[in-house]
Amino acid sequence: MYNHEQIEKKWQKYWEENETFKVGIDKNKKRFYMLVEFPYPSGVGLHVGHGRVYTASDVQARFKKARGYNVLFPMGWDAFGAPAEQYAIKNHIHPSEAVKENIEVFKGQMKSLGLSIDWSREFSTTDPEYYKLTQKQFLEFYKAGLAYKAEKEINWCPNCKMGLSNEDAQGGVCERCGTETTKKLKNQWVLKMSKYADKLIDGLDDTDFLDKVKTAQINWIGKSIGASVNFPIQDTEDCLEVFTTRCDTLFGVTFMVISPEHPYIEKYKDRINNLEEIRKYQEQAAHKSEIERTDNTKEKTGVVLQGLKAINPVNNQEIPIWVSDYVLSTYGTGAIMAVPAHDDRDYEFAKKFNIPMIQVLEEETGQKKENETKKNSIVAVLYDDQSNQYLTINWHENGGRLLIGGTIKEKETPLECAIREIKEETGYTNFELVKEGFKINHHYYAYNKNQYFNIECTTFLFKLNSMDQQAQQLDNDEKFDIEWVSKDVIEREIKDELHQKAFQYVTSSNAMIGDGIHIHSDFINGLNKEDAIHKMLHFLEKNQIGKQQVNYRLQDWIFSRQRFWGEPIPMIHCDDCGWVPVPDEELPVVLPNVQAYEPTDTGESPLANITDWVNVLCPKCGKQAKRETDTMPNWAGSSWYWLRYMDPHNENEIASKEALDYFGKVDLYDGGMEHATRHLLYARFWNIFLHEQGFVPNSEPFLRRISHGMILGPNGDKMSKSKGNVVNPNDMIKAYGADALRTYEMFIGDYSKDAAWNESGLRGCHKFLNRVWNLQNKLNDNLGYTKKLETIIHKTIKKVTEDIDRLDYNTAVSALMILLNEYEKEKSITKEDYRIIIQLLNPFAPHITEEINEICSLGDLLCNTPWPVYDSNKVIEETYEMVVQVNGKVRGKVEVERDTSKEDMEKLALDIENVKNHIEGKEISKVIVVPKKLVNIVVK
RNA sequence: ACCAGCCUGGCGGAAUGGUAGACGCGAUGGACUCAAAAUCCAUUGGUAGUAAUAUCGUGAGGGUUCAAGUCCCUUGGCUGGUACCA
Repeated sequence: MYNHEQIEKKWQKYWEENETFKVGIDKNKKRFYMLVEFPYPSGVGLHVGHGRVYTASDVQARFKKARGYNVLFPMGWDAFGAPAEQYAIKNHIHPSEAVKENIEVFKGQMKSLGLSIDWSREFSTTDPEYYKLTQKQFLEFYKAGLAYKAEKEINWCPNCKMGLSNEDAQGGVCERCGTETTKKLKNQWVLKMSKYADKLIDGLDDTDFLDKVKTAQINWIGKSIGASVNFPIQDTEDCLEVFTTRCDTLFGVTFMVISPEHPYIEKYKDRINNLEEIRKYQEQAAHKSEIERTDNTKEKTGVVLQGLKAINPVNNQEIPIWVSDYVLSTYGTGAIMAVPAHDDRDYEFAKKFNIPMIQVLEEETGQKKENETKKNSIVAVLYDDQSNQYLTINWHENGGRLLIGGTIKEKETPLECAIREIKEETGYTNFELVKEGFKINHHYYAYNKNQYFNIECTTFLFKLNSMDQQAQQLDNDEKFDIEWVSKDVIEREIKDELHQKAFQYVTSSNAMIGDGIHIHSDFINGLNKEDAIHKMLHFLEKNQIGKQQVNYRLQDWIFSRQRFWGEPIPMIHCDDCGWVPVPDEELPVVLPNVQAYEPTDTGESPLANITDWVNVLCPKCGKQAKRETDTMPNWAGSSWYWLRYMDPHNENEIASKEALDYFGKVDLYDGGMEHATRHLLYARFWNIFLHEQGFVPNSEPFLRRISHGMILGPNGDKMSKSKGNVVNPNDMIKAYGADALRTYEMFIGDYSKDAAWNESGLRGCHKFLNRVWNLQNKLNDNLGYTKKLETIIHKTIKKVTEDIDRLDYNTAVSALMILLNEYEKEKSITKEDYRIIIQLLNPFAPHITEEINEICSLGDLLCNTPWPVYDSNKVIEETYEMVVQVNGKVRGKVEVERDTSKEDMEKLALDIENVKNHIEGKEISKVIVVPKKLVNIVVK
């Protein structure tokens, strides 16, 4: 058994003393930038989940180094944030003290994992030298007109006197103290990120992010192309402006909805007759989070605005205005036109409040033909709630199973027709109407009349009250059975498109959101959705009612936080000059060293209480002025840190031009899926801006983005302190060594997926390394590879190389285990054999492999040795196992030469005893031969 | 509710449309030992059979194909993210 403690210390010391992983600009070498999201150094320390991520990055870094790249693999600390501030409030120490301690713990843990990090590039976002540059970059945003002050709502806890994130205010309750939160308007700094929405979408083309990451970003930005339409408010000069992606449904608008925060409520409060009711509703909405308001499982709420009406500009219809919290003030104009027939949310709202619907789009079924005869018809569904069955008509071979259908006669309403048809065809007499579904536009051909028809079909659902039945009144040619069947049978057996669709409409409670042709829509009647949108847009613009508009979900970035432990925003407010940037030479604006960090009653940052810090002279006019006391969000420091690693000790700029040009962009960026939208978008936005200002050479900062899975506790739950299932890497390293821990964390499963911790698995990897160690006893003096092992060695080199490239770490380790198994079957192995396995294993288990290499004098230090290459001629086996199938089932296997011909393969296959048994007495209809693989004999 | 992803033995997980379960853990039996640990050897998806072999089997139901864990449709469950986005 090897002594891991001693070996690991030895090699970690060696790497540190020899600066093995220190990297500089070397223009003769290709560079590779491996970045992993830097951690927030909490008091808890690393857990094995971090270990997985850092190990994987380290494997990649060591591998790329061996392949000849100049590898930049840095680490730093994202150390601003609330936990350190809370700690400071409690203990009356400066947060930087807590941060310093935590960093030491984290760094110690990382070092004991044996990571090949260039520690000379380490920094923390809380270093004044670093945040000086963060402040400088903020001022660049300000100078470019991209930073502005605006009134924005925050979640506010009246007890903690603190602004809260949505996350901390979940369920309208402060996470810290349980007090009900309110909303508070604050004047805040905002970055104009929305201006970059299109650039953030287009820039994705220059990246190699995982598809799901790209999708997440595109959905977050939420670009939609539509129209803004103005609905005049009756007896006022004002219009209610709405954004819609479906201006083709304007003729189906039956009401308007505005958000509870809409300014018109204030503006027209004197004309609103039920203001008290509205106020009450606003109050309720204020306590709900956007997530609650946007939860579609909850019932819709709302109040109609009495005293104000809107006018539909396309037909001058007067329509009511409702107030409801399903409309958000933060998206679009905070007001919508509601088309209940063609929008699910409006549909649900209209149903709850009994607001009428107008269907303006009919789905088309069947094939459209020339010379169609027009007809009106019905399809009716009769439901029996006693048996939970529906009535069908079974025509057997003359048309299969259908619902009740028929043509509307002259002077008959569709409803009258439906009732008549049910009575005539089925004889049932006692039933009542439940609902009328959407109309369908159907095309079909009637064989008996040799004619094409186009029908407008109205759909109905009736409920049976009793089984009373008269004799049916049928024509002579009507031969069918009436049958009660379940929903299941209907969905399976009714093949007719019209009847299928009709059944769907009357039994589901959704709006009709698909495409079709327009009805009841004046000048767009008969057009499909796309054409109707075009024509409507044209109409809106011509009549100055509205215009085409692009809308984004992406909002501007609120950049203010009312906290102490963040980068001070370097602005000074002067009563005469307004907002004035802190002059360059006075940066950084450093956080003062004080005794108390409690927040203020007014919701301002604790900095506001430190008067000798706040009061300054205006840089412009020299009069008394005040510093901005808000600080930057946590996301600020992480929005450019990868640039700093390129030249971390540069005092004046982000990094030197030389370093920026050489290291360029991050090649591989590893982080969690939870950062796929916010952090990654902020970082890209920041970088695109810096590029436009000429500070950095690339517009996109990251080439490839991958996401890793979590390590779950042994019980499959997320690891957390409160669940008591956190596994500390220190304990594992002590018991089994860093190499075993690293190997296990790579072997545990697919790197992109979550995996549950299992210490037995770790023991297995420890055993594996020990067996590799014990190969020392098998060395012989022969040269070269052992002949018998040659193929498997080359195959393993290929497999491990490709797997690391693909991030398939688990199968790479497994390939090495297989190689070891083969070695162990041999009586003895050569030094070359031994050297190759430890070389391939080195990125995973760097300490023990280096030690074996030294003890057995196998060659140069592994950390300085190029990655092995395989000989593609030696990867292929001489023979292979040919599989023989009969009708796709394996019936035999036979070992054959590599280059056996198709004919011979077939012959050999037919010669197998078991295969003969399975084809005996049957006719061979086909033989499929896949060279170097299998033969499949198809028999009848 | 929406978006994304996932679902394979007792467990973690392998499988360019071509032998399902590589590799590891665990379990069972055996060797070594006074004994245990460690180590080594053998077996290990279910069912039937001494065996050869047969049969079932990748959440469920359909489909495409000579051949489906893999592709298509429908559906259930789990996880993550979120925004009723008009």
